Amino acid sequence: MSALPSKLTIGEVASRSGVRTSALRYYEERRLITSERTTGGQRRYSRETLRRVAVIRAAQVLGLTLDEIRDALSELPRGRTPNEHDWERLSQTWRGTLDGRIAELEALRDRLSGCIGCGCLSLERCTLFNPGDRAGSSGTGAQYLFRRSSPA
Amino acid sequence: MSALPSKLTIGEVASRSGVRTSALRYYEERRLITSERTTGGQRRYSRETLRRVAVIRAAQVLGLTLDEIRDALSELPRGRTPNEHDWERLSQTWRGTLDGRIAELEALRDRLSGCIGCGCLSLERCTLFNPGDRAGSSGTGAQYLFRRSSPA
DNA sequence: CTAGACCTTCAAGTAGACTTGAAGTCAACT
DNA sequence: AGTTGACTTCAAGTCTACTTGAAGGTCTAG
Repeated sequence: MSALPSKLTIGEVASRSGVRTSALRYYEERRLITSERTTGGQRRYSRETLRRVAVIRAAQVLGLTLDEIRDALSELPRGRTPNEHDWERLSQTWRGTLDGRIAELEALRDRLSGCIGCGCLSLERCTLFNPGDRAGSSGTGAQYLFRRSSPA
Repeated sequence: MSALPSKLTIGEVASRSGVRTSALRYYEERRLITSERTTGGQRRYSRETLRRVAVIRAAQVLGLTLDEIRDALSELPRGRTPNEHDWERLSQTWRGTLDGRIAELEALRDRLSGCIGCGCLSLERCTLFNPGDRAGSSGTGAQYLFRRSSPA
C-alpha cells in the first residue's frame, strides 16, 4: 500500500488513461502534454497529465484535431491542465462547435430531402450538387469525425 | 456552334464537373467511373459521366468513402449511372445514414451538456470520457466527414 | 549484481483521397 | 508541318493520428 506516487511512468499513464504509450509520446511531440525526465532519460508525468489526456480524448471525440486541442489548452492561464472551471468554459465552446456541426448536417439532410422530391440531377440547379455552403467548407477548422477505428 | 459532343475529354469533364483531372483518373483507377480511349490512348468520357461524377461528389459530402460509393453505384442494374428513380432510392438510403450520424452527434452533445453540469473530470465516471457508445465505434463503415479542404 | 520488464529514439508503415512532378505523347489549329 | 496545349503513365508526396519495429539503454526486485 504505497501512497499515490507523485510522478507516473509512461506505462502507468497509458494503462490508467487507456491511451497507448506511442500515442502519449506523439502527444508530447505535438506539444499537447509535457514530461520531466529521470537522470536516465525516462519520462515522468505529473498526475495532472491524466486529466489532461482525458480532456484531449474527449475533445477528439467531439471531432477536434490535435492542433485545435493544443490551441484550446494553451489558451488556459499558464497552459495549465483544465480545472473544473476551465473545463466548463472549454466544453461550452466545444458544444457550440458541435451544435454548428449538427446544424450543417441537418441542412445537408434538408437539401438531400429536397433532391429526393425534385428528382433533379442537374449539375446546374441542384443545391446538393452545388452546395455553396457545403459542410466541407466550414472555415479552416474543418476536421475529421467518425474515425475509422476506435482508439485502442 | 457545334452540337453537343457525344464524348468528352478529361479536361472537359473536369471543368464542367469542377473535379480535377487527377481526381477523375483516380476515380477511374478505383473503378468509380470508366472511359473509352482514342487510338492515341487518350480518355474519352460519355456524357453520363458528368452525372455520375456529380452523384459521387454528393455522396462524398454525405460522408461516404469512395469504396462505399462504388458499391452503391455497382448495385444499380448493369452498374449504370443513376437515373432519377435510382437516385431517389440512393438518396433515401443515404438520408438514413445521415440521420444516424446526426443522432450520434446529438447524443454526444447531450453527454457533453451533462458534463458541463456535473463539472466532473473523473476518468472513471464521466460518460464523455468513457463513451461505451462513442461515435467512432459505429460499425465498420465509419468514415470521414468535414474534409479539410474543399475539393478544388 | 543481474534478470527481465520497461523505457529510449528513430525510421518507416497505415488509411483515404488525392496532388504534384517528370518525362514523354497526342490533338488541334494555323 | 509545326507549335502549343492537353493528354499519358508512374512514382512519390501530402495530411492526420497514430502504430510498429529495430536496436539499445534503464530501473528495480530479488
